[in-house]
Amino acid sequence: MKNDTKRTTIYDLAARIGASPSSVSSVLNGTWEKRRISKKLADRIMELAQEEGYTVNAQARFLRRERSHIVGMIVPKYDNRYFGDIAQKFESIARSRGLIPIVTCTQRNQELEFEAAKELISYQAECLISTGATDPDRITDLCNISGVQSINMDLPGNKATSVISDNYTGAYDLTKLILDRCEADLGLTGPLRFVGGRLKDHNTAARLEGFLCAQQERNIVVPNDYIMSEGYSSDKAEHLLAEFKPTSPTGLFVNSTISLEGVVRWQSQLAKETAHMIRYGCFDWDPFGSFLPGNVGMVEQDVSAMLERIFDLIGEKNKPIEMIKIPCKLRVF
Amino acid sequence: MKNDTKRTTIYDLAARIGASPSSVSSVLNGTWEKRRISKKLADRIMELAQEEGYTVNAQARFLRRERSHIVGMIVPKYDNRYFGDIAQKFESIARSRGLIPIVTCTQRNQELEFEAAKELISYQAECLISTGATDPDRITDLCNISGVQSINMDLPGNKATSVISDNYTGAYDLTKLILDRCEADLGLTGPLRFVGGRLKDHNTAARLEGFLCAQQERNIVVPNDYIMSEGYSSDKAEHLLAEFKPTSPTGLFVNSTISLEGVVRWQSQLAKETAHMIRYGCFDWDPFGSFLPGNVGMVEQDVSAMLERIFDLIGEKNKPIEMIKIPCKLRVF
DNA sequence: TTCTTTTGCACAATCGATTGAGCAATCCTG
DNA sequence: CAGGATTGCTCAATCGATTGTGCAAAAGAA
Repeated sequence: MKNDTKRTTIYDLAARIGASPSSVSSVLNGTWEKRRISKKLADRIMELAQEEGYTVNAQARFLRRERSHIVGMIVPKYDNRYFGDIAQKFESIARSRGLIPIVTCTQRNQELEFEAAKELISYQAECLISTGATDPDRITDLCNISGVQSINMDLPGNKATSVISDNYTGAYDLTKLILDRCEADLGLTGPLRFVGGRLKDHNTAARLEGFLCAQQERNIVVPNDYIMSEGYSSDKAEHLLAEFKPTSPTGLFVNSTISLEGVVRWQSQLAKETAHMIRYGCFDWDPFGSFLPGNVGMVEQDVSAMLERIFDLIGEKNKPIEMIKIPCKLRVF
Repeated sequence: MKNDTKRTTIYDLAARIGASPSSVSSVLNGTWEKRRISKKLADRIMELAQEEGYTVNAQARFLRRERSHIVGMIVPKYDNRYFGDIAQKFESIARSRGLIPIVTCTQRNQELEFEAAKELISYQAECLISTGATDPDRITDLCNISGVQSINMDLPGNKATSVISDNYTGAYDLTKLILDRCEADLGLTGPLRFVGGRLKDHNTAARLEGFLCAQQERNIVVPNDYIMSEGYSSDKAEHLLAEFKPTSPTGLFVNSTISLEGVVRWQSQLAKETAHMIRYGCFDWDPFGSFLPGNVGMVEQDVSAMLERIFDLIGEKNKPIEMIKIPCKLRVF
């Protein structure tokens, strides 16, 4: 209907109404009463804006305004329940608090992660949440130099406050559950195998510790080759397991739903009798998890609680760097 | 390190170097050779910018530039594999084409959907992809009035080109698969039940058509109460099924992974003998789907192919409105 | 009526980057 | 060495909205 090339501006509206751009602006952004614009003029402007399909130019608005109210988040992926939930709830909570969320995923690519962080800073984000970042401290450095608040989620960093799951306790509880079920169902008293993740990464290390501790308490010694952590990908887990041919009851601690995909693929290749002798639990929850044969329980990370803590931190500058651990929920099948 | 309150601008850099803001600008945006800035000055500026952690103010840049290169997308949710994949691949393809993706999820909330579209337009997005939108035409109207290109994905609209799955054929193929497997495994020749979705929505209607057609070809008559479509939620599916107590072999066509969650919950409540007499297939793919007992196959929508088509359309204005159907892949378990 | 308030609006600077135009200084050519 | 070409940079307008300031006109007070 309008000129296709240019969008309607407050100047266009002002000219058509015979008012000044400042009046139009204040009417459209809701400050007209404070600026003592008459209701009559305000109504005329609103009506015309509606007619013309006016939308504010966010670039111009944010340029002029002191605050952007933008909160940025980077996540590695959207394609599993955990990160999907994080992104979705982040947007929802941000909006409910009057903030503008911008989320971008970085494909577990370190360079992209950094570029995405730069991009969010260039949007004038007031706070940047790095979720599952491979190098959170580098991003924090970038934020600091620009005066942008930085918070880590899921994977902790050293240079900014981090809100993460209590991986140790979650893993400890899950391990005990798997042990109990292995004993009840299969007469197996351990040790369990640990599948997936990276030992260098904080979460895997903490989970491994809980895993080992729960077994130590029962005087179970875990051989070194029972720790099969060479990455998160499902293929990696599948191939590592492929070399291990189970002949007796087996218990597995699976470190993520991604690795779990590899585990169930491996399991489905086994002979039926063998497959029946397998019990496992998984750190991370998926709605179909409870229907997978052999799965005795999953650890659900409390995404809502983590995000609430994070949003309470937003705007709180000059606080000491902390590592905040949020308890997980054990889902028993 | 810098003044915490204000970010470094090209004016700051210019003052420190003793050059003009325009020189600094052209060096930082890569047009310095065209503008005949000496390499010496360019190097000094680059170095200082690095030191100061300069990041361009995207608001100022986009305000001045004629094009934003932003492509916006709205999706209902991130919490299932299909939409997660869409968002993730959308971002990836956009970046590979030199565009800036901004995705936001609208929680299947019609008002939020509209507000989010407005927001993306206000960011000066050049194109807006509405995925699974409840009211795509309303968004297209909004886009048209602002001269923004509009494309629908997944769910079609009437006022803009839509790229969707070939739901009919996908459902037809899946139905035949379920029928074959019901006959082979259970001696059941049909009819099948249709679970989940909304009859008013285009995709459900097309899938139902394929579902019915495949059975008609085998002279199977589907009673009306076999069509259990009263929404996508898993609870809905579970409750609808709860009223039906299977006593003989049963075959189900499940209309989405969301509904599938309800189906498996229902199935798991049944007596073992009864549960074993159930076979189903699902429209939409999930990595754990093939391990669910009774699941004979899933339809995977070809997200990459859909997005490639969409990106080929971006920038192509004045094309006639089309409905482009992309074949699905049948995954047989 | 006159003076003070209040009402209703407009002016103009500003945010930070981009970009067409222009101007010295230097280089080249014959 | 004059005249033109090239090099290397600066100036200033501009994008669209926001906001402190100011000024008539209308309303109220005395």
